[in-house]
Amino acid sequence: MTLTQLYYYQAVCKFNSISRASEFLHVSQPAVSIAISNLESEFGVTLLKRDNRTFEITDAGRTFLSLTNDLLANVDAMYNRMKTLQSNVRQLRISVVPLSFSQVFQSILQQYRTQCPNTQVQVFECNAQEAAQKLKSGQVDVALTIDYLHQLPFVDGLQLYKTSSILAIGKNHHMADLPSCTFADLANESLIFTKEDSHLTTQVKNRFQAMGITPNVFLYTAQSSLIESALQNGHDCAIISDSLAQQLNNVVLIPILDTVEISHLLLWKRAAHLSPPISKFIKVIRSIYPDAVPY
Amino acid sequence: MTLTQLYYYQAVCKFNSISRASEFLHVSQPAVSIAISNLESEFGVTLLKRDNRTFEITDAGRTFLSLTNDLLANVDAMYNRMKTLQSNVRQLRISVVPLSFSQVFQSILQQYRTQCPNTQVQVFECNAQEAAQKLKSGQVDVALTIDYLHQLPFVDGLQLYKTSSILAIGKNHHMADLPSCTFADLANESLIFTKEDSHLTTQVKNRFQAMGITPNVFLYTAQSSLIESALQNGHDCAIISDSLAQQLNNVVLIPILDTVEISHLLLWKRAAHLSPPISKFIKVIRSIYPDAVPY
DNA sequence: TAAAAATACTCCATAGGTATTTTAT
DNA sequence: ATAAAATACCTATGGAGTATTTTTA
Repeated sequence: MTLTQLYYYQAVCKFNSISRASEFLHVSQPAVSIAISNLESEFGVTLLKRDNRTFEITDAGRTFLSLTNDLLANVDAMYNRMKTLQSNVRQLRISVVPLSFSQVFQSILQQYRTQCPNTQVQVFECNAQEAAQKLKSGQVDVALTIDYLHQLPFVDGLQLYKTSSILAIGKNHHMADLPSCTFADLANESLIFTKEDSHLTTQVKNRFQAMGITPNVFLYTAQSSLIESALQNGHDCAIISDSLAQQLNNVVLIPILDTVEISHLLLWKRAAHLSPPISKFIKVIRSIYPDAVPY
Repeated sequence: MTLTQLYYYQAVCKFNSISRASEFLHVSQPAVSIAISNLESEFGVTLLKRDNRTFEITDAGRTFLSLTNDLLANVDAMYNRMKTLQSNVRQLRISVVPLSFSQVFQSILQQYRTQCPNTQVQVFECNAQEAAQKLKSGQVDVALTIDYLHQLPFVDGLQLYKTSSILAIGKNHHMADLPSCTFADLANESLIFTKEDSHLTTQVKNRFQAMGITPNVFLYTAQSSLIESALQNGHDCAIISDSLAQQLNNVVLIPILDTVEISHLLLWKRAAHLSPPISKFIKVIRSIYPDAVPY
């Protein structure tokens, strides 16, 4: 018997469905199915009377459920009790994708520090892959990152908002008067990409490639000021995220119709019980992004 | 947090020693060491104030111990409660090494059946390797087997008794008057081995090999009656276990001074909680072999 | 026919192993 | 010097994945 099996069993009983439970638990349906049958074979009892299509809880199953509920409540209490005993030097290690969160991150940090003055915060600037790595290996506790289309089975998260690619050009650029454009229109332009916001760059390049276009990239940079000054000559144009675009002065922003979208996420390692600094951080983020949805 | 970690922590506190606990738990010292430090890092608490050589339990550790004791008591109660709900068709699958237990196995079985008339017993005749395999894969619940010098980290067991190799010969054999012999004396004899009692055979052959002797083996058999009749001609001699020797009629038994010993064991898969048929079977065996020691 | 659970397999994270190092007695 | 715990590294198992099959509403 493992606690995981009990959590699974509890969920199955709650939802009266293995599939629904597996969704709730963010694991695959067979994982739950197997966990239940392992419990049954360990105890030599049929918990759920099944017929491959649906099931009904048995008397033994009901008894086991009540024992499970008690035990897991006990476990819960244990975690809560231990939280109060944690050493007063708590820490939270945050990974942040460069540029993407720059405008809001300071205020996030400030709010968190106000609410948790005793927690020592450490920030790491990491791209999405590095963030995933560090989350997995426990080097960071939470990650403000972007969705780079990889399966991350070991995390839970919130989708905070999405950004789109947008075209930023100087006021005297020949496209400055257009109401909108498409990637096709940019085939022959001299382009600037945000190097560090690498997933957007990759996505946009994939778009070009799909259209058989080899983009003419003049500059990859991580510095918004460099983009800003480069655009002033009216010759180049930058494909950047709209959130980054907000930070640029003296540029014209033109929507791209066949735009590329990037999800901005808060991720943390999946666990039955989150440490107080982590759950507090999630709470702060939720208050800032009330529309955030589970990832 | 896992239940295993809690069991380990409980043992460490009970013995005030990681090493002692690891012995008690039948796991290696680092396994326990790591389990404790994983608990500590999960809860962000120091449970044991350590200095690489010894440790002292902290206040948080004491609290955690009491929580652990409560939780594990709860787990215990859960197992006990579930035992009462098990389907009334219980089963016990036993693996028995051929020959070795033949004389006592019937009485073991009879005693067990008397005490557990509702348990359906299934017996498999397996050699030591097969028995280990089947225990591991859960194909049998307990194994009456012999120690064949392999590490079996996943089992617990009892050492019931030891048998020695002994020489069995016909009454008119030229060695029939000797008070004892050595393996060296048997270098040129025509030998009979119990094929199925393969570990004894292997051990004895190893002895011969170590002495640079190539034994002259006339017969490998699993049937004691065949050995018995073969010995009557006074030409051959059998190197068998003394327990098997008890079953032979009309033979002379001569001790071998540099004898080979075989431990006879009862093994079961290591688990925090044993099923009722298994623990009952162990109890029966214990009553039959009161001097049995933990394996 | 569709939806739910079971099954078959593949893979990887991790618990546990051995060997070694560190440290305090 | 010794004994205990920590550390490093390796192996193997089992949990969780995907893909597929089975089953019944």
